[in-house]
Order: sequence, then structure tokens, then C-alpha cells
Amino acid sequence: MSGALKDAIRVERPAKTLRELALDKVREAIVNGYFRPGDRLVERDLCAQLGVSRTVVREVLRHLESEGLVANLPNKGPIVAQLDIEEAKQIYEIRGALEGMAARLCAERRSPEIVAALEESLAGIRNSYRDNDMSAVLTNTSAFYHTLFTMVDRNVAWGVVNLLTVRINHLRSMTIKTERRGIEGPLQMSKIVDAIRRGDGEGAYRAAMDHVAAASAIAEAVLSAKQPAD
Amino acid sequence: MSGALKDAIRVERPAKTLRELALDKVREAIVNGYFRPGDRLVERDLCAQLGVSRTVVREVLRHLESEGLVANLPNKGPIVAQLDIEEAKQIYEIRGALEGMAARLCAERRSPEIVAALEESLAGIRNSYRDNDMSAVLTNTSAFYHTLFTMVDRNVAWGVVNLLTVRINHLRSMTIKTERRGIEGPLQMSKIVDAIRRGDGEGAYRAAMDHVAAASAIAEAVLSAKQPAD
DNA sequence: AATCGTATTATGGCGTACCAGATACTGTAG
DNA sequence: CTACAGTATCTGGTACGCCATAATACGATT
Repeated sequence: MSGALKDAIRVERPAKTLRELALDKVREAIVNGYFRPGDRLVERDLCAQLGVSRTVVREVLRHLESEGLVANLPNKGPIVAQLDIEEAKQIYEIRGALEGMAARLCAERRSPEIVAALEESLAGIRNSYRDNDMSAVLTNTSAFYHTLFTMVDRNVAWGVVNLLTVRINHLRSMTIKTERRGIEGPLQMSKIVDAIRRGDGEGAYRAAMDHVAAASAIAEAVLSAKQPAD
Repeated sequence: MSGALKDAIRVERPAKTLRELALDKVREAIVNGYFRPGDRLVERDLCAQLGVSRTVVREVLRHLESEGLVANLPNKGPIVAQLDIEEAKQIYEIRGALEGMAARLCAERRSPEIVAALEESLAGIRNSYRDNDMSAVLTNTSAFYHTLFTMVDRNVAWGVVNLLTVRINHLRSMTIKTERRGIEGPLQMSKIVDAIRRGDGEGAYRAAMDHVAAASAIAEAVLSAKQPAD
């Protein structure tokens, strides 16, 4: 009996601890704007809202702090981290470097499976745009990059990108809604796929960089238009 | 009275919470090998050793978990994370991409101050090698890259690199002791500085990549020689 | 003797209560 | 109306207790 079969009969437990559930809930609440940047996160309030003890809440807050989603003011307590424009640009830049690297590796591998998987995610994005389902756009975009990284076994880099991405998630949801992004975004991504298909590592690298550069530019515009009013 | 003066008389508190102190202690203990990979980290034992309460210990463990230094086995508890060779290679690769990026930016800026600061760190590294002070080599190498990133205001990327670096720290201390590394390492780094001095972005990028590639190769050799015996 | 079931122990997960110190708020006295 | 004192609020930190689970040891039964 080998691998696949052994897993098939495995009895899977919920396994999720209360802490992990709470963590996901709070992270969710932050990224989709239920808690706004700058909001104070009062421990005992969170206890009540989540229905868990302070022990759990504190561990969750520490975890989110190390993810960069929560900042801790000394003697004041935790607040939802503010995203300043400079930091956002840096995050986009890093994503560009890493996604470009992954794209290059994909191109160098010249595997039809990679292309097929990417095409599928891309189709999903197009459909989601057509249906105006923005949250699905985000999910499918994530899936696209997830395959880009995992197909060449770069799970660490994927982890880094993911970590950074949650910090700019509300930016992402704004850039995505921008006019013309529904056409240009998928277009840029298809350029990545094209380069990968023809084994053009340098081209794939450039295309991936271009894509996040465009996103970064939009984000900057959105953010600098909003920041002063804040 | 303006800014500078106001700060001058500011009574500075330790400001570090007990939690942060404990975090540093445990991280230290893991990084420099007091706790070995695979060791169990029993909460109540740590309480005794650190002299703090379980709450604090648990928060510290959560934090280290999200840093990747500690892994949590379900129904078993936390252990010191094992570093497998594949992961180490990926970490080196990411560092290459980011440090290359930073080096290119430094070169493009063409600032004498950057060159001076880098030269200083480099001299520190050479001296430390000469004095056979390996821990100083590590510190100075960190300083070198720290200036590389912060001189062009890339503190987020620096944070990422730092985060990843602690996970391979014991590898670093092994690669550094390798024969000839005391000559080749600084040589490669001086190539980075040279390229920056003459404003050669592409050259700086390549030199930085080469440097971590060399480190990665050594690490792989060291690790694959040790892994089976483990 | 081998196996099966049970008791014990170790440990993590989680909750509660409490205290100290800092900060923000509020009401009162001058 | 202002200054000051008192109070409420909140985090940081500690101690302790309970429960669930996993592993181990031990004893009984076949």
C-alpha cells in the first residue's frame, strides 16, 4: 500500500484549534475592512466578540503583529496597522522581484502542465471580471500566482508573497475595481503565460514585473488621492 | 523648543516588555544552537527556565512559529523547526533576488556615502576574519546588507531578508568557517561595492547574486554531508 | 506468553481571576 | 474657568485550575 491509498482512508480531524479559528476570523475582519486601519483592538472587547478567552485573543494579536497586520503602541495596546504609501510601494516591488523570478523559472522548465494550469486560472479571472465578482477575481489571481510558485517548487517564496499580500489586501481590492483594469490586468497576465509557453525566461520575468508595476502605479494613485483626506 | 531638543531630555524607559525580552532570549537560544532542531519546547519547562509565566511563553512560541523558527505538531506541541535542504536553497535564492535588487538600486543612486558605508562594513568583515572572530563576521555581514537595503530606503525588503536569515543562521555560521571563504567572501562583496561605485546596476545585481549563490552552494554541500548522518 | 484494556502521567488548550502601571476622563474646588 | 485630584479603562503580566488527548506503564485475561 503506497502513499495515495494510505491518504485515502485517513480519518481527518477538525484539528483546527480554537486559536487558529480565531486567528482566521480576526485576519479576515482586518483584510476585508471590518476593522479599519488605526482602529484599536481592545483585548476584552475581542474576547466578547469572538467568544473566546483573553489567552486566545492575546496569542492571536501577537501572531497578527508578527504578520504586520497589527501594530502595538506601547502602553496603548494593539491597533490595526496603518499602511503608508511608501511601504505599499516597497511591497509591490518585492512581489515584482519574486514573481518575476518564479515566472522565469516556469518558462525555463517548459512544461505544458504549467501553461495549462495558468491558463485555467486566467480564464477564471476573466470570468470573474465578466460576472463582476470582485472577490472571485482576487481569489483567482491568488490561484494564478500560487501555481506560478508551486509548479516550480518555490513554496517559501510563495509564503513570503502571501505574507506581504495580506498587508495590501484592501489596496488590491481597490486597484482591481479601477476602470480598464478588467481588460489590462488579464492582458498583462496572459503575456506572462505566453512568454512561459515559448520558454522565454527573460520575457516572462519582464511581463511579471510589468504587471505588478502597473498594479503598484494604480495603488499609488488611489492611495495618494485618499491619504490627505484621511 | 523644537523636535531635537525635546528628544534630548526624554527619559528613556527600558520600553521592552517582558514578552519581547523573552522572545529575544528564546530566538537567540534557537539560533545559536542551545535548542537543537527537533527539540521539544515544553511550555512549563520554558516558564521555569525563563522565569516568566506560561502566558508569555505561549505568546513567544506563537511568534516564533510565525517566524518559521518553531513548528507546531498537532497534539504534540511545539518543536524547534527542522531546516531541510530544499528550503534552505529557496531561502538563499530569495535573498539573492532581493539583495541583487538592492544592490542595483544602490548602484543607480551613485552616492559616495553608500560606497563609504559599505566599505566600512567590508573592512569590518576583513578584520573579523583576520581575528578569527566568526560571530563578528556574521554581525558585520549583516551590517553590510543592512546598509545596502536601508541606504535606498528598502526597509521592508530588509525585514524579509532578516526574517529568512534567522532560519538559516546555523548554516551561515558553518559556511563562514569553510576554507577559503575568508578570502572569497569579502572578494565577492567587494565586487558588489565596485559595481556600485561605478554605477553599474546590472553588475551590482550580478555580483550580489553570485555572492549568495556561492554561499548557497557551500551550504548545500555542508548540509547534504550532514543530513544523512542525522 | 501475547494481547488487550485500563490507569497514570505529561502536556497542550483554554478559561478565569487578580494585580500593577499608564492613560484618559471627569468632576470639583479655588 | 482652570487646575488638580480622583476614577475608570486598558494593557502587561502572573497564577492557578480544568479538560482533552497521547503516550506509557501496568495488570488481567485468554
